Formats: sequence, C-alpha cells, structure tokens
Amino acid sequence: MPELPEVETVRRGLEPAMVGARFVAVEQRRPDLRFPFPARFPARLVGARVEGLSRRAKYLVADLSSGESLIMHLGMTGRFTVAAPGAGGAMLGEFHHEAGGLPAHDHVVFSFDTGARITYNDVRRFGYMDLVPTAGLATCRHFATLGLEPLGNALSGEVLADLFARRIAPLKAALLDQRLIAGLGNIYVCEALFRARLHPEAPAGSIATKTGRPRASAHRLAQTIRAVLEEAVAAGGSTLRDFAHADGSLGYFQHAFQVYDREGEPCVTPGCGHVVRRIVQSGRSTFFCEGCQRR
DNA sequence: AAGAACTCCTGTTGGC
DNA sequence: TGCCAACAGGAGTTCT
Repeated sequence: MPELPEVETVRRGLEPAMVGARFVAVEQRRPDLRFPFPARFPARLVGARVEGLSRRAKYLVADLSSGESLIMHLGMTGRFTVAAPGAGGAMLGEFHHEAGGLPAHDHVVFSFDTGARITYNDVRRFGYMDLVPTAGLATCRHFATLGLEPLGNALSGEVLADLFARRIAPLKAALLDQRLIAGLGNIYVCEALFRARLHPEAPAGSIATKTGRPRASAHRLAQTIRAVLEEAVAAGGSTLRDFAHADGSLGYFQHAFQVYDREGEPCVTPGCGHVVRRIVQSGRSTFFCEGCQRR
C-alpha cells in the first residue's frame, strides 16, 4: 500500500492523537508481524509519552520519553485507525469479524491517557514495529542502509547522476532501490519516469555521462520525482484498494495518475496516439508510454 | 558485488 | 456459479 506520500499522510493523521499522549495500555495480539515484536513490547511502551512523530522514507518514528523510539513500517497493507476519546468500541469501517468477535487483522491496539485509541490493522502482515534507542536511530538496522530523502534538499540532478552513474540496472529498479533514494514505490516511480519522459528499461547510468556529469534527463528526473511526491502528499496520497487516512478518509491522487494502472488507455500526451503499456520488471508491473518515454 | 529471483501473507479479480 | 492463476502500494534473503 503505502509509499512516501501515503506514509506522510498517515503521519499527519496520527500526530494530533499521539504527540503529547502517554501510553496506558498496549494490546499486542500476536507474537509477530513480518518480524517478531521486540521483547516486552507492551511493557516498554506503557508509561512512555510520545514526544514527536516523524517520518523517514516509508517509516513512521515515534520518539518516546523513555529514550526509545517506536519504528513502524506499514508493509503493503498496514493501516492505522484513530478512535478519538469517547468514541467507544466500534470504529467506522470495521465490518469483518472473526469468530472470536475481534475485527479481522487488527493486530495492535494502543490506548493513551487522553482516551484516544489507535489500532493497527495489517491483512498481509508485511509491516512491522520495533523499538530502538532514539540516540542510535540513524545507525539502527532499519535506517543504516537507507538512501536520501527525495523531498529533502539533497535530491538534485547532480546527486541523482552521481548515484546512478555506471549502473546497468534499469531506471525502474534503481529508483525502487531504497539504498539509493528512500521512499519511492511502484506507483510514484512509474509516474515520475513518465513525467521525465524516460524509459523504465533504460540503464540507470544513462542519465549520467561517462564521467558522471548529469545529463539533462538527470535534472528532469530529479525535478519530476519531487513534483509527483509533493502533489501526492498534497492530495493525501493515493487510494487504490484499501489505503485510508487515520480518520478513514481517502486519498485522491489516484485520479492524477497518468500511467499507473492505466494499461491499454490512451496516453494523456496530446497528439501522442500511443496507449499505456504494462510490462513486468523484476516481478513488478511497470506502466509507461512507448511514444513519450525514450531510452 | 550488482542485479534478479524468490519469499513472506491474505484477499480480490478476471478468465475460462 | 466455481475454480484457479495472476496480481496487489514492500523489502529482506538468497541465488547468479
């Protein structure tokens, strides 16, 4: 589900309910998600106050008064729902119940001293949570290998050309590699490549000269990555199947897709005349226009 | 050592 | 209608 814009949208939805609040109960309903929960997970949270909620790439990070930070990754289907103080039991949209009466795939419930409750639901369980010392965040195993933030000031044509120089992997794969740029996923890579008029199968190194100097395409790509992410954040992310904000509302950037999930539809470029194609690159769908996107 | 394939898990969809 | 393969917003691990 969530790429950078969706995670940022979730962060903004959780912030008012979490920051300043103290955990009074944590219900952990299974021993693991993608990975085991950290040892004594509920006990290490209860009593701690949330000092701040930030985002790094596709991760949410809650800094706690205990000196630890709660790292949360949503995987493909992770989803948070906030029940405001006094909202009682049932939350909007919880229609699927297991025999035991608990909503299906609700794996973690945070309760706060404010009365707010936050529920983590994850059908496929590719998400995970961990606790690490706040002082060691940058070098923890989740963050140590992450590349640069695409919305930070660091992303430029020069930096991108430098990162991609001499790489023969396709542009699509290089952009998905979180060790280079951290936060892009399948949707926004497809959209950024279309806007930059670059072929997804072109070697990543082709946006740089042999000496590593950026070509014009490197500047275009850096600019379109930033633009597509900023627009998607402003739109509250994209809702394809089940992404929803913490308050249950939906993103609407999917209406702005120019190629993603539009196989067979006419290219949006006036006079182009091609249709959007779907190919598979390293097991994942790529959508692009052969007329507009050149190697 | 880079790059691609395989893997985790459940649910939905589209073709026959 | 049923059945089954393909696919889904991610990324760590394992191969070549």
